[in-house]
Amino acid sequence: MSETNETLEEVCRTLEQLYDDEDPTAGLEQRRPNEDAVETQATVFGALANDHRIRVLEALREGELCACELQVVLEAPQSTVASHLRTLRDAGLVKSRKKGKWTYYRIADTAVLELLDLATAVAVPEND
Amino acid sequence: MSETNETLEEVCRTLEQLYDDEDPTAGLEQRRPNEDAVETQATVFGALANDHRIRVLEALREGELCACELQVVLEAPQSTVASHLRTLRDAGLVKSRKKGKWTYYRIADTAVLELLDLATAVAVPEND
DNA sequence: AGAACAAATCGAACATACACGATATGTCTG
DNA sequence: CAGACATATCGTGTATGTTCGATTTGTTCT
Repeated sequence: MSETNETLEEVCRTLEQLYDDEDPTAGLEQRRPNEDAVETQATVFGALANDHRIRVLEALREGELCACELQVVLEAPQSTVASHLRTLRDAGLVKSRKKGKWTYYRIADTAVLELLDLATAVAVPEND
Repeated sequence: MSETNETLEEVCRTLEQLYDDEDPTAGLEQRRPNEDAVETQATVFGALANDHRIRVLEALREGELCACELQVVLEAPQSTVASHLRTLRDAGLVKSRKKGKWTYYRIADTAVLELLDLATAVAVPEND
């Protein structure tokens, strides 16, 4: 039940021996992704990688809220909330709409909600 | 075409006036998400929020690779690659398999690939 | 056993991210 | 227009993340 893995090991070794003085990247350079895509992904995931910002997005699931309401949801100072909202907006995760004194925020794309749902589905191992 | 938004504004104002000495959280506490879910999401997104780690995952799309191959893909020192792989494994994004001298890494769950795809779909606004 | 290699861990320098008070900008209301 | 309020921005102390040389651990081969 383990013989199927032998071939892979051989491939790994073979590659190293074949390209001794040549470019050692072998066939691996084809595994390198598009630069712009990586940048977008890193921006998006970076914006999602924060407790407060996740809470904001979850709160916006059921519809838009103004900044002052999000302040209540987060139980955090105004300036803290404002800076998180800016991060989310810069990453394209939320859109804002100004209405008089208030600024209303809403989820920019359903993809954002799908991202949130998928992340909860991942099984994070507990490290003792 | 803009009158539907008036009601929301009124609600916001009404809530503040109603609960003057009471708990000001109004109906907003229902918008607060589950604590454990947020922690999982933050862990997952935190692990995804890095160029090198995204490249690793993209490289693993087509099948498992050993650490030394990933080192070639990333064009980074061994210790750097190793620490990123540890981060990915701790977050549950990849699984590892030891075979003799080598450690092979693979995507832990198809949800990880879906996360990567969804992130590229988000339209990040360019800030001038 | 000892040389050669893969990989994990450690540690310290360096870089980013975050929190949040203070302050500035913009808007409604009397 | 003054005063109250909603937000955005700025500045700075602090926390967290990243890099990577050096070292350690583990495995294979001779």
